[in-house]
Amino acid sequence: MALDERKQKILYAIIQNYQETGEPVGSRTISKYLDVKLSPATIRNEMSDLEEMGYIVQPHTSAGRIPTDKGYRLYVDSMLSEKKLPAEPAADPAFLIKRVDRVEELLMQMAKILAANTNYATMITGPRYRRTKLKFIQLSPMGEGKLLAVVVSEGNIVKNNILDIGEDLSQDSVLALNLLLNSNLSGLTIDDISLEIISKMKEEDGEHAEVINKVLDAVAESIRNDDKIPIYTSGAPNIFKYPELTGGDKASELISTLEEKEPLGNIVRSSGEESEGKHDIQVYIGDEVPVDSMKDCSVVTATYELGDGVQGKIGIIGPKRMDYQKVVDTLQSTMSQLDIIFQDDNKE
Amino acid sequence: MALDERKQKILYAIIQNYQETGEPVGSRTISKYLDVKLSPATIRNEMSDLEEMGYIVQPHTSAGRIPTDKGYRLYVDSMLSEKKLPAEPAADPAFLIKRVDRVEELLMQMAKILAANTNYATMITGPRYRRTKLKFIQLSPMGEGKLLAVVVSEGNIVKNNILDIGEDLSQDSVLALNLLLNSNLSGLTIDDISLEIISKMKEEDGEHAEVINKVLDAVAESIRNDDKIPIYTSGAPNIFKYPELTGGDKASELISTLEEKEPLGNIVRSSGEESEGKHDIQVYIGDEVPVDSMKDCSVVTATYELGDGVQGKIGIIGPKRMDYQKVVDTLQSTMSQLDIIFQDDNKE
DNA sequence: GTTAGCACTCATCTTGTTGGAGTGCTAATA
DNA sequence: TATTAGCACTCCAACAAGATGAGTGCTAAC
Repeated sequence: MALDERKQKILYAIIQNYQETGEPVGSRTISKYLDVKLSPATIRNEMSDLEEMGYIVQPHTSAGRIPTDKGYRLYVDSMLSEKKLPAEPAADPAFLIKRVDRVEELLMQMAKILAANTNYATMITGPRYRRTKLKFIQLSPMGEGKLLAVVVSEGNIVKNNILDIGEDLSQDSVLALNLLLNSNLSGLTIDDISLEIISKMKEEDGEHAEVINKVLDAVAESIRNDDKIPIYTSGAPNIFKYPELTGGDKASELISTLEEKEPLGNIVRSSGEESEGKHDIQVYIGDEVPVDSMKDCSVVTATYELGDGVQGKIGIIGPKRMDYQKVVDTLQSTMSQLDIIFQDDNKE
Repeated sequence: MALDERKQKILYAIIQNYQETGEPVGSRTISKYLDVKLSPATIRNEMSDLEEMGYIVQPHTSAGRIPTDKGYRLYVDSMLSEKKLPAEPAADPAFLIKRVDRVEELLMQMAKILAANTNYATMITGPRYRRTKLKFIQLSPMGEGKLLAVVVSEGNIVKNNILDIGEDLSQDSVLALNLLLNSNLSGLTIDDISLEIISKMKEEDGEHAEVINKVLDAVAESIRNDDKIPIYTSGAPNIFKYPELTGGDKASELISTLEEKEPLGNIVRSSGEESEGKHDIQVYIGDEVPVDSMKDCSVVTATYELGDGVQGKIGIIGPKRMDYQKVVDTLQSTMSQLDIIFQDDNKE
């Protein structure tokens, strides 16, 4: 059976209606809703066909119809293929983001704003740095046998490590070590730091081999932490606005997942590798969501980029009947904003 | 009317029973529960008295009784006054905390463990540093007109600030500035840094007055941020285990409060100033909780200390029928653990 | 002072009834 | 041939009317 234009129109009408009300929608409703004049009976026939094709179902006999995952998929795909111009980063009044120093704070704020604007839950990963180069290391004595190692890597990511070295080094030794480390290591990635370089350094300053080891550990930890990317969430309580997500223990499960955050890593990973389009918007519907407790949800993700291949994901989590159009638009405009902010940041 | 020992025993029996079941408890139940043999009828008379005195109420005629805030208050007070020996920091197997560098991560982990152990929600504030002294400042050139300022204050709190100074300073200038700043500022609190010292520094190095200003701003921001103490929460989904907290919109409100975190500041503030006892355990019951959306909850707080007056709060948030005994014990033992960890940290 | 007995209350559960929304089918219509 | 009106049918949701039972307060006996 073919999906002619009329059937498609009816399907979309059902989806949009269900989006608004959350109730199964019947033939009379659609009849009034459509621009073309068709009687409920005709609609019924078409709906019967749509059901047979698997785009809609009845929760029970004599109820209206609701869209299936397949129905949503069709709708979303056709929506995404109408590639609208990328929604110029309008002067959204809600978007007055104060300049914050730390990228992470900016991202968390972003998640909050998105949650407030969309009425769905949001997640956002910290930036993921791969093949990051070391910019420089700065050691400072702290007294009490402690040494502060500040590791700065490409993209101006700063990490602090307090090292316990058991002895207090002289000011001069620290200076010498600083010099030694920086002249040997700066510009290298984690993979570049070979055993050869390490032994060379230890040769040059045999006295502090132990300290060098500890510093290297700190460096490694600072650069190679791309497997535990932090995930932040916001707007979790928004799910209470959608009864289909809160029945039974669902609310509890969902909130737990959002609090634990680890399971959300699946979403990041599943879409992780193939980022091609500008912001690489991806939509997961129902069973497609790679998180067990979210099979009643849909998730829309987008990728942001800080430049130099450093990137992360933003995700919007809502019921399957979420307003995909609005979510995609909002996400796209947000991404543009982010791009501008990060550009400015790099330019300065 | 006097509250004789028998009445008290009955009250406590009601509280404990209600704790376990969450259902109003009747006279027959108590009759079986008590060690002394009393008939339900006798219990009923006593319960009638207890109700008149305001320690218990009936949700409706012909239901059992449940404790009032006043009832809980009596119970908790008597419990706390039986000052048990402070529960030696038992080798709790769940307490294998990995050494983490950053205090905040440790605290968040602690919140998580506490939530898992108690089955209530937990909150924890980051440490609050007052009259903190500056330990040292470390400036490093980052290129592109940027300067990295690492500010280390008492308690080994490290803050990074990236300053935009618009020009690249020479290595020597940076060294000179470092020396100038540290010799003039280290050991001082925010209040100690007078205009006199500032102008003296600018005099000594007139060339970089602008940079000095920016560094001082960064220092000020790093030290004087005691008004926006971060608050972390964990175990929010635990509230779903207590039906009395999840009826109607209550779950949504509570979860929102726990996510927003700001309202929780009230709890910190209300108990903030008078920390006297060892860990200063405080119990807020129902209406006593200074957060609007938590009038159906009880909150138990304790104070931890990192030494030198640097301290923060841990709070357990549960239903009014929470197991106060267990919570207080757990909290006390946790605090002892924390003390040990921080002591070790300082000793090393 | 304590207890047994009893009438009474009231939330909860069960069962039956009804109303209405929505469907599928058939026959009439354009 | 596609559309529509009409009608019987289904089934959920809401309501009402008992039935159940846990628990109480009161009174009278111990």
